[in-house]
Amino acid sequence: MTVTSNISHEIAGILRDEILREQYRSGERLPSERDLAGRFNASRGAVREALSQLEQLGLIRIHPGGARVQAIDAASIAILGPLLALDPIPDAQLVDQFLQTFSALMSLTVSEAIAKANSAQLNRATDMVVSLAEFQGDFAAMQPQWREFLDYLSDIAGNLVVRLISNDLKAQFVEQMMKLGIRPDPGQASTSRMLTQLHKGLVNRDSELATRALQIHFDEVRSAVSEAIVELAPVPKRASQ
Amino acid sequence: MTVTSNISHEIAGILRDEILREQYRSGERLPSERDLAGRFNASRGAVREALSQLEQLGLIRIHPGGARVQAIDAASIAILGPLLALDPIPDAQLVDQFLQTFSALMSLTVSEAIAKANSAQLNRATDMVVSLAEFQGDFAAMQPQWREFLDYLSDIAGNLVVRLISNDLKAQFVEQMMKLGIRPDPGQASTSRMLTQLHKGLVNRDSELATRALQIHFDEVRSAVSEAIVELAPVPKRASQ
DNA sequence: CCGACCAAATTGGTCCGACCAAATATCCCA
DNA sequence: TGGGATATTTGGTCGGACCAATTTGGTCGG
Repeated sequence: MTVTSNISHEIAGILRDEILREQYRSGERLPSERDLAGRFNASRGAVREALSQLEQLGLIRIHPGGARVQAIDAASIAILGPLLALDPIPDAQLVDQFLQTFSALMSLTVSEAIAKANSAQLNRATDMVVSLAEFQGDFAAMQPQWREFLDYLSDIAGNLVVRLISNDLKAQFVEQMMKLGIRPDPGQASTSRMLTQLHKGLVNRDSELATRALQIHFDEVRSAVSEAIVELAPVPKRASQ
Repeated sequence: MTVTSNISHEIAGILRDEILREQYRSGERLPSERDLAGRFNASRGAVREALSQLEQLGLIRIHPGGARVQAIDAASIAILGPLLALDPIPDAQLVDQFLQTFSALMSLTVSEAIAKANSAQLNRATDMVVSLAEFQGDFAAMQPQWREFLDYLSDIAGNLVVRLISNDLKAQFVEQMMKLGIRPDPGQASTSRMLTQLHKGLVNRDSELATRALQIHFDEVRSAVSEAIVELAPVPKRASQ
Protein backbone atom coordinates (compact mmCIF):
# COMPACT_ATOMS: atom_id res chain seq x y z
CA MET A 1 0.00 0.00 0.00
CA THR A 2 1.22 3.41 -0.98
CA VAL A 3 4.46 1.92 -2.11
CA THR A 4 5.99 4.97 -3.67
CA SER A 5 8.77 3.43 -5.62
CA ASN A 6 11.75 5.67 -5.91
CA ILE A 7 14.90 4.89 -7.72
CA SER A 8 16.61 5.66 -4.43
CA HIS A 9 14.52 3.05 -2.63
CA GLU A 10 15.35 0.48 -5.23
CA ILE A 11 19.02 1.21 -5.04
CA ALA A 12 18.91 1.20 -1.27
CA GLY A 13 17.06 -2.11 -1.34
CA ILE A 14 19.57 -3.77 -3.60
CA LEU A 15 22.56 -2.51 -1.68
CA ARG A 16 20.89 -3.39 1.60
CA ASP A 17 20.38 -6.96 0.51
CA GLU A 18 23.91 -7.20 -0.76
CA ILE A 19 25.20 -5.99 2.55
CA LEU A 20 22.93 -8.33 4.48
CA ARG A 21 24.17 -11.18 2.30
CA GLU A 22 27.59 -10.12 3.41
CA GLN A 23 28.82 -9.50 -0.06
CA TYR A 24 30.85 -6.76 1.47
CA ARG A 25 32.97 -7.45 4.46
CA SER A 26 32.42 -5.32 7.50
CA GLY A 27 34.56 -2.24 7.31
CA GLU A 28 35.00 -2.56 3.58
CA ARG A 29 34.50 0.48 1.45
CA LEU A 30 31.44 0.71 -0.69
CA PRO A 31 31.98 1.73 -4.31
CA SER A 32 32.02 5.47 -4.78
CA GLU A 33 28.80 7.33 -5.32
CA ARG A 34 29.80 7.99 -8.90
CA ASP A 35 30.48 4.33 -9.54
CA LEU A 36 27.18 3.31 -7.99
CA ALA A 37 25.41 5.90 -10.07
CA GLY A 38 26.95 4.33 -13.12
CA ARG A 39 26.09 0.82 -12.03
CA PHE A 40 22.45 1.61 -11.36
CA ASN A 41 22.20 3.95 -14.28
CA ALA A 42 21.00 6.69 -11.99
CA SER A 43 22.10 10.11 -10.97
CA ARG A 44 24.44 10.70 -8.13
CA GLY A 45 21.64 12.41 -6.28
CA ALA A 46 19.56 9.28 -6.31
CA VAL A 47 22.51 7.25 -5.05
CA ARG A 48 23.14 9.74 -2.29
CA GLU A 49 19.55 9.44 -1.15
CA ALA A 50 19.87 5.69 -1.11
CA LEU A 51 23.07 5.81 0.90
CA SER A 52 21.40 8.24 3.26
CA GLN A 53 18.77 5.61 3.96
CA LEU A 54 21.30 2.86 4.45
CA GLU A 55 23.14 5.04 6.89
CA GLN A 56 19.94 5.52 8.84
CA LEU A 57 19.56 1.77 8.96
CA GLY A 58 22.98 1.58 10.50
CA LEU A 59 24.28 -0.54 7.67
CA ILE A 60 26.91 1.89 6.48
CA ARG A 61 28.76 4.93 7.62
CA ILE A 62 29.40 7.74 5.26
CA HIS A 63 32.30 10.07 5.60
CA PRO A 64 34.58 11.99 3.34
CA GLY A 65 36.82 9.46 1.69
CA GLY A 66 34.19 6.79 1.34
CA ALA A 67 31.21 4.97 2.79
CA ARG A 68 32.10 1.97 4.90
CA VAL A 69 30.02 -1.08 5.66
CA GLN A 70 29.11 -1.65 9.29
CA ALA A 71 28.82 -4.90 11.18
CA ILE A 72 25.34 -6.36 10.81
CA ASP A 73 24.73 -6.50 14.51
CA ALA A 74 25.38 -2.80 14.75
CA ALA A 75 22.42 -2.07 12.56
CA SER A 76 18.93 -0.97 13.43
CA ILE A 77 16.15 -3.47 13.99
CA ALA A 78 14.61 -2.14 10.82
CA ILE A 79 16.84 -4.54 8.94
CA LEU A 80 15.17 -7.58 10.45
CA GLY A 81 12.36 -7.53 7.94
CA PRO A 82 14.65 -7.46 4.95
CA LEU A 83 16.81 -10.04 6.64
CA LEU A 84 13.85 -12.38 6.92
CA ALA A 85 12.85 -11.73 3.34
CA LEU A 86 16.33 -12.43 2.06
CA ASP A 87 15.53 -16.03 1.24
CA PRO A 88 12.22 -17.46 0.08
CA ILE A 89 12.22 -19.61 3.18
CA PRO A 90 12.92 -17.48 6.21
CA ASP A 91 15.58 -18.51 8.63
CA ALA A 92 13.81 -20.64 11.22
CA GLN A 93 16.12 -19.59 13.97
CA LEU A 94 15.61 -15.94 13.31
CA VAL A 95 11.86 -16.39 13.25
CA ASP A 96 12.05 -18.14 16.56
CA GLN A 97 14.07 -15.33 18.05
CA PHE A 98 11.47 -12.95 16.77
CA LEU A 99 8.69 -14.74 18.51
CA GLN A 100 10.64 -15.20 21.67
CA THR A 101 11.40 -11.53 21.85
CA PHE A 102 7.89 -10.55 21.04
CA SER A 103 6.68 -12.90 23.70
CA ALA A 104 8.91 -11.32 26.31
CA LEU A 105 7.68 -7.87 25.39
CA MET A 106 4.09 -8.99 25.55
CA SER A 107 4.64 -10.46 28.97
CA LEU A 108 5.94 -7.14 30.10
CA THR A 109 2.97 -5.43 28.55
CA VAL A 110 0.50 -7.69 30.27
CA SER A 111 1.96 -7.24 33.68
CA GLU A 112 2.24 -3.50 33.25
CA ALA A 113 -1.31 -3.38 32.00
CA ILE A 114 -2.62 -5.36 34.94
CA ALA A 115 -0.75 -3.10 37.29
CA LYS A 116 -1.96 0.12 35.78
CA ALA A 117 -5.45 -0.64 34.57
CA ASN A 118 -8.37 0.97 36.29
CA SER A 119 -11.39 -1.19 36.88
CA ALA A 120 -13.16 -0.07 33.72
CA GLN A 121 -10.18 -0.95 31.61
CA LEU A 122 -9.76 -4.21 33.39
CA ASN A 123 -13.37 -5.05 32.77
CA ARG A 124 -13.13 -4.31 29.14
CA ALA A 125 -9.97 -6.37 28.81
CA THR A 126 -11.69 -9.21 30.59
CA ASP A 127 -14.66 -8.95 28.30
CA MET A 128 -12.37 -9.15 25.33
CA VAL A 129 -10.94 -12.40 26.64
CA VAL A 130 -14.42 -13.78 27.13
CA SER A 131 -15.29 -12.84 23.61
CA LEU A 132 -12.12 -14.49 22.40
CA ALA A 133 -13.09 -17.67 24.16
CA GLU A 134 -16.15 -17.88 21.97
CA PHE A 135 -13.94 -18.84 19.07
CA GLN A 136 -13.59 -22.17 20.81
CA GLY A 137 -9.88 -22.27 20.27
CA ASP A 138 -9.96 -21.53 16.58
CA PHE A 139 -6.71 -19.62 16.68
CA ALA A 140 -6.71 -18.50 13.08
CA ALA A 141 -10.20 -17.05 13.30
CA MET A 142 -9.58 -15.17 16.48
CA GLN A 143 -6.43 -13.49 15.17
CA PRO A 144 -7.88 -10.07 14.48
CA GLN A 145 -9.52 -9.83 17.87
CA TRP A 146 -6.52 -11.32 19.55
CA ARG A 147 -4.36 -8.61 18.12
CA GLU A 148 -6.89 -6.04 19.13
CA PHE A 149 -6.73 -7.40 22.64
CA LEU A 150 -2.95 -7.19 22.78
CA ASP A 151 -3.08 -3.67 21.40
CA TYR A 152 -5.56 -2.70 24.04
CA LEU A 153 -3.31 -4.02 26.76
CA SER A 154 -0.50 -2.12 25.15
CA ASP A 155 -2.54 1.04 25.37
CA ILE A 156 -3.24 0.48 29.02
CA ALA A 157 0.38 -0.29 29.78
CA GLY A 158 1.33 2.91 28.01
CA ASN A 159 4.91 1.92 27.51
CA LEU A 160 6.00 3.80 24.42
CA VAL A 161 9.30 1.96 24.19
CA VAL A 162 7.67 -1.42 24.03
CA ARG A 163 5.07 -0.02 21.75
CA LEU A 164 7.56 1.19 19.20
CA ILE A 165 9.59 -1.97 19.32
CA SER A 166 6.52 -4.11 18.93
CA ASN A 167 5.37 -2.01 16.02
CA ASP A 168 8.65 -2.55 14.31
CA LEU A 169 8.67 -6.25 15.01
CA LYS A 170 5.10 -6.76 13.95
CA ALA A 171 5.49 -4.70 10.82
CA GLN A 172 8.48 -6.66 9.74
CA PHE A 173 7.62 -10.09 10.98
CA VAL A 174 3.91 -10.54 10.58
CA GLU A 175 4.10 -9.31 7.04
CA GLN A 176 6.65 -11.93 6.17
CA MET A 177 4.68 -14.71 7.81
CA MET A 178 1.55 -13.66 5.99
CA LYS A 179 3.38 -13.64 2.71
CA LEU A 180 4.39 -17.22 3.32
CA GLY A 181 0.91 -18.24 4.38
CA ILE A 182 2.18 -19.43 7.72
CA ARG A 183 -0.75 -19.54 10.09
CA PRO A 184 0.41 -21.17 13.28
CA ASP A 185 -2.10 -22.99 15.41
CA PRO A 186 -1.05 -24.02 18.87
CA GLY A 187 -4.03 -26.30 19.17
CA GLN A 188 -7.53 -25.86 20.43
CA ALA A 189 -7.18 -27.21 23.91
CA SER A 190 -4.07 -25.23 24.55
CA THR A 191 -5.60 -22.01 23.31
CA SER A 192 -8.66 -22.47 25.47
CA ARG A 193 -6.57 -23.15 28.51
CA MET A 194 -4.52 -20.08 27.86
CA LEU A 195 -7.59 -17.92 27.63
CA THR A 196 -8.98 -19.35 30.82
CA GLN A 197 -5.84 -18.61 32.72
CA LEU A 198 -5.53 -15.19 31.16
CA HIS A 199 -9.05 -14.47 32.24
CA LYS A 200 -8.37 -15.55 35.76
CA GLY A 201 -5.19 -13.50 35.79
CA LEU A 202 -6.99 -10.39 34.69
CA VAL A 203 -9.89 -10.73 37.05
CA ASN A 204 -7.65 -11.26 40.04
CA ARG A 205 -4.98 -8.85 38.87
CA ASP A 206 -2.62 -11.77 39.09
CA SER A 207 0.04 -10.73 36.63
CA GLU A 208 2.14 -13.78 37.40
CA LEU A 209 -0.61 -16.04 36.26
CA ALA A 210 -1.48 -14.03 33.18
CA THR A 211 2.13 -13.73 32.21
CA ARG A 212 2.71 -17.43 32.57
CA ALA A 213 -0.33 -18.22 30.47
CA LEU A 214 0.92 -15.95 27.71
CA GLN A 215 4.39 -17.36 27.97
CA ILE A 216 3.21 -20.91 27.49
CA HIS A 217 0.98 -19.87 24.66
CA PHE A 218 3.78 -18.13 22.81
CA ASP A 219 6.05 -21.09 23.32
CA GLU A 220 3.48 -23.19 21.59
CA VAL A 221 3.09 -20.73 18.79
CA ARG A 222 6.83 -20.82 18.44
CA SER A 223 7.00 -24.53 17.93
CA ALA A 224 4.01 -24.43 15.62
CA VAL A 225 5.68 -21.83 13.46
CA SER A 226 8.90 -23.71 13.62
CA GLU A 227 7.21 -26.82 12.24
CA ALA A 228 5.44 -24.83 9.59
CA ILE A 229 8.72 -23.46 8.33
CA VAL A 230 10.37 -26.84 8.26
CA GLU A 231 7.48 -28.19 6.23
CA LEU A 232 7.79 -25.25 3.93
CA ALA A 233 11.39 -25.92 3.24
CA PRO A 234 12.01 -27.66 -0.06
CA VAL A 235 14.56 -30.40 0.26
CA PRO A 236 17.66 -28.30 -0.08
CA LYS A 237 20.18 -28.97 -2.81
CA ARG A 238 17.76 -31.16 -4.72
CA ALA A 239 15.37 -30.70 -7.56
CA SER A 240 11.71 -30.82 -6.64
CA GLN A 241 10.21 -34.19 -7.41
CA MET B 1 33.15 10.23 17.46
CA THR B 2 33.20 10.39 13.69
CA VAL B 3 30.33 12.80 13.73
CA THR B 4 30.26 13.69 10.08
CA SER B 5 27.94 16.61 10.11
CA ASN B 6 26.04 16.99 6.91
CA ILE B 7 23.68 19.71 6.09
CA SER B 8 21.17 16.96 5.46
CA HIS B 9 21.68 15.58 8.96
CA GLU B 10 21.19 18.98 10.45
CA ILE B 11 18.03 19.57 8.51
CA ALA B 12 16.76 16.12 9.36
CA GLY B 13 17.54 16.72 13.00
CA ILE B 14 15.67 19.98 13.14
CA LEU B 15 12.65 18.66 11.31
CA ARG B 16 12.72 15.52 13.42
CA ASP B 17 12.60 17.51 16.61
CA GLU B 18 9.83 19.68 15.27
CA ILE B 19 7.81 16.63 14.42
CA LEU B 20 8.53 15.05 17.79
CA ARG B 21 7.42 18.25 19.45
CA GLU B 22 4.25 17.81 17.49
CA GLN B 23 4.57 21.11 15.74
CA TYR B 24 2.95 19.37 12.84
CA ARG B 25 -0.21 17.43 13.34
CA SER B 26 -0.20 13.84 12.26
CA GLY B 27 -1.21 13.62 8.64
CA GLU B 28 -0.37 17.21 7.99
CA ARG B 29 1.67 18.09 4.96
CA LEU B 30 5.24 19.14 5.40
CA PRO B 31 6.32 22.25 3.52
CA SER B 32 7.48 21.52 0.03
CA GLU B 33 11.06 20.55 -0.62
CA ARG B 34 11.65 23.84 -2.33
CA ASP B 35 10.28 25.77 0.63
CA LEU B 36 12.37 23.80 3.06
CA ALA B 37 15.41 24.38 0.92
CA GLY B 38 14.68 28.07 1.14
CA ARG B 39 14.11 27.97 4.87
CA PHE B 40 17.33 26.13 5.60
CA ASN B 41 19.22 27.97 2.95
CA ALA B 42 20.23 24.71 1.40
CA SER B 43 19.84 23.00 -1.90
CA ARG B 44 16.88 20.87 -2.68
CA GLY B 45 19.16 17.87 -2.88
CA ALA B 46 20.18 18.33 0.73
CA VAL B 47 16.56 18.60 1.78
CA ARG B 48 15.68 15.47 -0.14
CA GLU B 49 18.40 13.58 1.64
CA ALA B 50 17.07 14.80 4.95
CA LEU B 51 13.53 13.80 4.11
CA SER B 52 14.84 10.44 3.00
CA GLN B 53 16.21 9.93 6.48
CA LEU B 54 13.04 11.04 8.19
CA GLU B 55 11.10 8.63 6.06
CA GLN B 56 13.40 5.84 7.18
CA LEU B 57 12.68 6.83 10.75
CA GLY B 58 9.01 6.38 10.03
CA LEU B 59 8.28 9.99 10.90
CA ILE B 60 7.03 11.02 7.50
CA ARG B 61 5.78 9.52 4.31
CA ILE B 62 6.82 10.94 1.02
CA HIS B 63 4.74 10.68 -2.06
CA PRO B 64 4.04 12.72 -5.11
CA GLY B 65 1.95 15.63 -3.96
CA GLY B 66 3.74 16.11 -0.68
CA ALA B 67 5.35 14.55 2.36
CA ARG B 68 2.98 13.81 5.21
CA VAL B 69 3.74 13.52 8.89
CA GLN B 70 3.11 10.17 10.51
CA ALA B 71 1.82 9.41 13.99
CA ILE B 72 4.68 9.29 16.49
CA ASP B 73 3.89 5.81 17.68
CA ALA B 74 4.19 4.56 14.13
CA ALA B 75 7.82 5.55 14.04
CA SER B 76 10.93 3.49 14.49
CA ILE B 77 12.55 3.07 17.88
CA ALA B 78 15.41 5.13 16.52
CA ILE B 79 13.43 8.19 17.51
CA LEU B 80 13.58 7.36 21.20
CA GLY B 81 16.99 8.88 21.61
CA PRO B 82 16.01 12.18 20.07
CA LEU B 83 12.79 12.03 22.02
CA LEU B 84 14.73 11.78 25.27
CA ALA B 85 17.03 14.56 24.22
CA LEU B 86 14.18 16.86 23.36
CA ASP B 87 14.21 18.55 26.73
CA PRO B 88 17.19 19.24 28.93
CA ILE B 89 15.57 17.12 31.60
CA PRO B 90 14.48 13.83 30.07
CA ASP B 91 10.98 12.62 30.64
CA ALA B 92 11.17 10.49 33.76
CA GLN B 93 8.41 8.22 32.63
CA LEU B 94 10.06 7.53 29.31
CA VAL B 95 13.34 6.79 30.99
CA ASP B 96 11.61 4.38 33.27
CA GLN B 97 10.01 2.63 30.36
CA PHE B 98 13.40 2.39 28.77
CA LEU B 99 14.87 0.65 31.73
CA GLN B 100 11.91 -1.58 32.20
CA THR B 101 12.10 -2.73 28.63
CA PHE B 102 15.81 -3.18 28.73
CA SER B 103 15.40 -5.17 31.88
CA ALA B 104 12.90 -7.50 30.27
CA LEU B 105 15.19 -8.07 27.33
CA MET B 106 18.13 -8.76 29.59
CA SER B 107 16.09 -11.28 31.52
CA LEU B 108 15.37 -13.04 28.30
CA THR B 109 19.02 -12.91 27.38
CA VAL B 110 20.12 -14.38 30.68
CA SER B 111 17.76 -17.28 30.54
CA GLU B 112 18.59 -18.00 26.93
CA ALA B 113 22.26 -17.78 27.74
CA ILE B 114 21.97 -20.16 30.64
CA ALA B 115 20.06 -22.58 28.47
CA LYS B 116 22.50 -22.51 25.58
CA ALA B 117 25.87 -22.03 27.21
CA ASN B 118 28.38 -24.85 27.09
CA SER B 119 30.37 -25.45 30.22
CA ALA B 120 33.33 -23.35 29.08
CA GLN B 121 31.09 -20.40 28.41
CA LEU B 122 29.28 -20.89 31.66
CA ASN B 123 32.56 -20.96 33.50
CA ARG B 124 33.73 -17.79 31.92
CA ALA B 125 30.47 -16.07 32.68
CA THR B 126 30.70 -17.23 36.25
CA ASP B 127 34.24 -15.94 36.48
CA MET B 128 33.09 -12.61 35.25
CA VAL B 129 30.55 -12.43 38.02
CA VAL B 130 33.20 -13.30 40.57
CA SER B 131 35.39 -10.59 39.21
CA LEU B 132 32.50 -8.17 39.40
CA ALA B 133 31.98 -9.04 43.01
CA GLU B 134 35.45 -7.71 43.75
CA PHE B 135 34.18 -4.22 43.25
CA GLN B 136 32.42 -4.68 46.54
CA GLY B 137 29.22 -3.21 45.29
CA ASP B 138 30.70 -0.09 43.81
CA PHE B 139 28.21 0.03 41.00
CA ALA B 140 29.70 2.98 39.17
CA ALA B 141 33.15 1.45 39.06
CA MET B 142 32.00 -1.91 37.85
CA GLN B 143 30.00 -0.46 34.96
CA PRO B 144 32.43 -1.25 32.16
CA GLN B 145 32.85 -4.83 33.26
CA TRP B 146 29.17 -5.17 33.98
CA ARG B 147 28.38 -4.16 30.45
CA GLU B 148 30.99 -6.54 29.17
CA PHE B 149 29.31 -9.27 31.13
CA LEU B 150 25.88 -8.52 29.69
CA ASP B 151 27.36 -8.41 26.22
CA TYR B 152 28.97 -11.76 26.76
CA LEU B 153 25.68 -13.27 27.81
CA SER B 154 24.15 -11.71 24.77
CA ASP B 155 26.74 -13.41 22.61
CA ILE B 156 25.99 -16.76 24.19
CA ALA B 157 22.26 -16.30 23.83
CA GLY B 158 22.80 -15.49 20.20
CA ASN B 159 19.46 -13.81 19.79
CA LEU B 160 20.01 -11.31 17.02
CA VAL B 161 16.63 -9.69 17.51
CA VAL B 162 17.30 -8.88 21.13
CA ARG B 163 20.81 -7.90 20.22
CA LEU B 164 19.72 -5.32 17.72
CA ILE B 165 17.03 -3.91 19.95
CA SER B 166 19.40 -3.66 22.86
CA ASN B 167 21.97 -1.96 20.70
CA ASP B 168 19.46 0.61 19.70
CA LEU B 169 18.26 1.15 23.23
CA LYS B 170 21.71 1.37 24.70
CA ALA B 171 22.97 3.66 21.99
CA GLN B 172 20.13 6.04 22.54
CA PHE B 173 19.59 5.77 26.23
CA VAL B 174 22.96 5.35 27.83
CA GLU B 175 24.32 8.24 25.86
CA GLN B 176 21.62 10.52 27.19
CA MET B 177 22.12 9.41 30.77
CA MET B 178 25.84 9.97 30.46
CA LYS B 179 25.30 13.43 29.10
CA LEU B 180 23.23 14.25 32.15
CA GLY B 181 25.74 12.76 34.51
CA ILE B 182 23.20 10.39 35.89
CA ARG B 183 25.01 7.55 37.50
CA PRO B 184 22.47 5.41 39.29
CA ASP B 185 23.57 3.41 42.27
CA PRO B 186 21.19 0.81 43.62
CA GLY B 187 23.25 0.54 46.75
CA GLN B 188 26.11 -1.64 47.80
CA ALA B 189 24.27 -4.32 49.70
CA SER B 190 21.74 -4.75 46.98
CA THR B 191 24.36 -5.03 44.28
CA SER B 192 26.31 -7.61 46.20
CA ARG B 193 23.21 -9.66 46.80
CA MET B 194 22.34 -9.52 43.15
CA LEU B 195 25.77 -10.75 42.15
CA THR B 196 25.61 -13.57 44.64
CA GLN B 197 22.30 -14.77 43.34
CA LEU B 198 23.40 -14.34 39.76
CA HIS B 199 26.43 -16.43 40.51
CA LYS B 200 24.34 -19.14 42.05
CA GLY B 201 21.98 -19.02 39.13
CA LEU B 202 24.76 -19.44 36.63
CA VAL B 203 26.52 -22.22 38.44
CA ASN B 204 23.34 -24.22 38.85
CA ARG B 205 21.95 -23.26 35.50
CA ASP B 206 18.98 -21.94 37.43
CA SER B 207 17.65 -19.37 35.03
CA GLU B 208 14.70 -18.58 37.29
CA LEU B 209 17.01 -17.50 40.04
CA ALA B 210 19.34 -15.55 37.79
CA THR B 211 16.46 -13.85 36.08
CA ARG B 212 14.89 -12.86 39.35
CA ALA B 213 18.15 -11.44 40.60
CA LEU B 214 18.51 -9.33 37.51
CA GLN B 215 14.92 -8.25 37.69
CA ILE B 216 15.26 -6.99 41.23
CA HIS B 217 18.48 -5.28 40.40
CA PHE B 218 17.01 -3.45 37.46
CA ASP B 219 14.03 -2.42 39.50
CA GLU B 220 16.41 -0.80 41.92
CA VAL B 221 18.31 0.90 39.18
CA ARG B 222 15.01 2.18 37.92
CA SER B 223 14.07 3.85 41.14
CA ALA B 224 17.58 5.19 41.56
CA VAL B 225 17.46 6.76 38.12
CA SER B 226 14.00 8.01 38.79
CA GLU B 227 15.18 9.83 41.89
CA ALA B 228 18.17 11.22 40.08
CA ILE B 229 15.98 12.73 37.45
CA VAL B 230 13.60 14.24 39.96
CA GLU B 231 16.51 15.88 41.71
CA LEU B 232 17.70 17.19 38.40
CA ALA B 233 14.40 18.75 37.60
CA PRO B 234 14.06 22.45 38.20
CA VAL B 235 10.79 23.28 39.87
CA PRO B 236 8.49 23.31 36.88
CA LYS B 237 6.28 26.27 36.09
CA ARG B 238 8.08 28.40 38.59
CA ALA B 239 10.98 30.75 38.57
CA SER B 240 14.14 29.32 40.10
CA GLN B 241 14.67 30.45 43.68
C1' DC C 1 64.84 -1.58 2.70
C1' DC C 2 61.92 1.50 5.15
C1' DG C 3 59.67 5.44 6.93
C1' DA C 4 58.46 10.37 6.05
C1' DC C 5 56.77 13.61 3.13
C1' DC C 6 54.58 15.80 -0.82
C1' DA C 7 51.54 15.93 -4.97
C1' DA C 8 47.88 14.01 -7.71
C1' DA C 9 43.65 11.54 -8.02
C1' DT C 10 39.56 10.25 -5.70
C1' DT C 11 35.67 10.94 -2.85
C1' DG C 12 32.02 12.92 -0.39
C1' DG C 13 29.45 17.64 0.35
C1' DT C 14 26.80 21.00 -1.79
C1' DC C 15 24.70 23.91 -5.04
C1' DC C 16 22.25 25.23 -9.39
C1' DG C 17 19.12 24.75 -12.99
C1' DA C 18 16.20 21.99 -15.79
C1' DC C 19 12.49 18.76 -17.29
C1' DC C 20 8.83 15.30 -16.44
C1' DA C 21 4.65 13.26 -14.55
C1' DA C 22 1.47 13.01 -11.03
C1' DA C 23 -1.28 15.44 -7.76
C1' DT C 24 -3.60 19.56 -6.33
C1' DA C 25 -5.76 23.78 -6.75
C1' DT C 26 -8.28 27.09 -9.58
C1' DC C 27 -11.26 28.87 -12.67
C1' DC C 28 -14.80 28.97 -15.97
C1' DC C 29 -18.68 27.35 -18.30
C1' DA C 30 -23.01 24.91 -18.80
C1' DT D 1 -24.00 24.93 -8.48
C1' DG D 2 -21.65 20.99 -10.35
C1' DG D 3 -18.11 19.48 -13.36
C1' DG D 4 -14.60 19.47 -16.19
C1' DA D 5 -10.69 21.76 -18.31
C1' DT D 6 -6.57 24.28 -17.09
C1' DA D 7 -2.81 26.16 -14.45
C1' DT D 8 0.14 25.48 -10.58
C1' DT D 9 2.50 22.95 -7.26
C1' DT D 10 5.00 19.00 -5.89
C1' DG D 11 7.95 15.17 -5.87
C1' DG D 12 11.30 12.37 -9.09
C1' DT D 13 15.38 12.53 -11.62
C1' DC D 14 19.13 14.10 -14.23
C1' DG D 15 23.53 16.45 -15.41
C1' DG D 16 27.18 19.36 -14.48
C1' DA D 17 30.09 22.04 -11.56
C1' DC D 18 33.10 23.40 -7.59
C1' DC D 19 35.17 22.75 -2.95
C1' DA D 20 37.55 20.46 0.77
C1' DA D 21 39.08 16.45 2.93
C1' DT D 22 40.87 11.97 2.33
C1' DT D 23 43.23 8.48 0.07
C1' DT D 24 46.66 6.99 -2.86
C1' DG D 25 51.12 6.69 -4.94
C1' DG D 26 55.37 8.00 -5.76
C1' DT D 27 59.56 10.29 -4.41
C1' DC D 28 63.29 11.23 -1.43
C1' DG D 29 66.30 10.84 2.45
C1' DG D 30 68.06 7.89 6.09
